[in-house]
Amino acid sequence: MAPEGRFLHADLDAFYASVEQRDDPALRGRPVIVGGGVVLAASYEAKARGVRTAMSGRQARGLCPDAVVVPPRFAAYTAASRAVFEVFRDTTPMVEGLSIDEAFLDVGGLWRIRGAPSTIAARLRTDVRERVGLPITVGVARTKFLAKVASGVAKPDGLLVVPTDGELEFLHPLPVERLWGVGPVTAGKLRERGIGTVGRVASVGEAALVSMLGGHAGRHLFALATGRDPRRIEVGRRRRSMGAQQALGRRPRSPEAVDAALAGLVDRVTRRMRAAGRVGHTVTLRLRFNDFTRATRSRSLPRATAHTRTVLDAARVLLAAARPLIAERGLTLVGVAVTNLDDDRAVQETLPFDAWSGGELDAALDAVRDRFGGGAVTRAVLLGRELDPQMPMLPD
DNA sequence: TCTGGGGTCCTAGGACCC
DNA sequence: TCTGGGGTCCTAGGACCC
Repeated sequence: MAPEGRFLHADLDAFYASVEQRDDPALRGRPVIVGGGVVLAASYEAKARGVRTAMSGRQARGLCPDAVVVPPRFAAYTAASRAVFEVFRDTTPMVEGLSIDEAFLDVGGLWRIRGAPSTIAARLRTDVRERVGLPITVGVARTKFLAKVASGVAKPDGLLVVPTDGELEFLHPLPVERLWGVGPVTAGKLRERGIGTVGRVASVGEAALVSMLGGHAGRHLFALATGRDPRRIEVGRRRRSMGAQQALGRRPRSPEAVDAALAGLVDRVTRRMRAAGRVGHTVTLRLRFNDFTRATRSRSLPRATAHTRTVLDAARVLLAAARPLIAERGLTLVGVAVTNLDDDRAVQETLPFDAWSGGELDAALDAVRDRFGGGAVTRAVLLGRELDPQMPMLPD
């Protein structure tokens, strides 16, 4: 038997469209498009006709006039995702979610209890099918990256094991676009120089890639193309930002209408933050214009917050500063995101109110730094001085 | 391919501090 | 007064992913 790696990449097929087909038998076997103006998801019957995610609805209907177009039901997708992740965690606690419909699992420690990774993967597929009613593809390999590539190749409704003694034979014939992190821009740069396959990426060498793509991207790509990927599973990753955005269409909008949209977005984001018990430190305004150029403007607040008014005020200042740009190019999308997220109350819990009067300030600040990083130390000191002006500034 | 909404990570210059 | 190295944070932009 071929030697196997420990990582599974599990990826639901055409997720939103599959949920629709599951819930309405009349849609099974037919081309299904989720979304109206733009395709959010397409069933494999629709994909076979050339329909792709993010395509305009008009174009999709042109390619596939008999498709059934259904509006998205996000609550149903969230529920289905939860159910699938429950199956993942019943398989192993070592689960790293990547998005609503995919995750890495490390099953390397389960040989004695559950058997080989390929056995576990096959079992996982039937479990998801039986318990949630959805098709899922699983890739099995020695590294996260190879497992992800494997599931991409095996789609839909497939299982593919990359044996550890056949990794480069599997990887090298694939087109460069299969490499995680290679999008249209990078693929264009590589193809310009006659590099069309992963094997060519590997043979051209690290130095050439670095000079083409920059230090980090070049080294990263070379490592992946030669089968090196030391990353482990990260359980319990937390979100780093929360945002909302809204396309406005090409029709010019009055400043009042833009402001109303902004207020609605800020309200949505800060509600979600409060529900999740998170506070954020930096407010980012995202803009997109008629010519599809983009701009972002951001400012950091003295204190992390999830307060609607505070975030809205910051966003308004940013919007006002961007007015000349908007007048010049025409606004087609506005968005707001809050980043640098911390746990609500976390800083206060870690830094007791009387820590500095007891002569334990250094230890308390070290604890804050360990848990939340250097930026949180600054915020903790600012917060502390607000509560007690006697608190010393940062010790050396 | 005339384009939605939600995210992640990296780069790079300047400010500021020791 | 001039000089240096090292580090962090802030801001803006870009590429990419689902």
